[in-house]
Amino acid sequence: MRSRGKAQVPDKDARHQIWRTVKMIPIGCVASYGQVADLAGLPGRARWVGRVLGQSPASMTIPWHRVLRSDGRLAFSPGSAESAKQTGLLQEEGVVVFNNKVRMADFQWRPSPAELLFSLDF
DNA sequence: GTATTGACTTCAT
DNA sequence: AATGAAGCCAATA
Repeated sequence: MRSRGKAQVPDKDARHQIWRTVKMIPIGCVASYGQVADLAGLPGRARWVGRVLGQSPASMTIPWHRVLRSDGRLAFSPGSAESAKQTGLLQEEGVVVFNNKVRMADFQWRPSPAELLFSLDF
């Protein structure tokens, strides 16, 4: 028995869920940290999603640049090197970034029911 | 053990 | 539109 019942999902598995979820964001679309957390089965852990992405090794090759804040702003400060890099990656995919933010109404990923089912962990 | 921090979100100014 | 407070949760000091 696990006397420390705090973690319902081991962090190791939770990270895997986050990576898997981010990888299914289509090219040309974006998602918010909170959206990724929810789809990964980790509601309320938007901040943790950002942490996990930041600490993910470069070899992961996950589309981290498609994840932004809920209002469409990039998580990095305007003018920062990371912001510029993320903007470039998004523009390559056809996502329009203006003043460090994206029009969520135009580019936010809306998973189909099939994709929602696929995101479930059986 | 407590305090602080951060690739967050929401609500209220 | 911009800013601040409060809530949030895991990592770090």
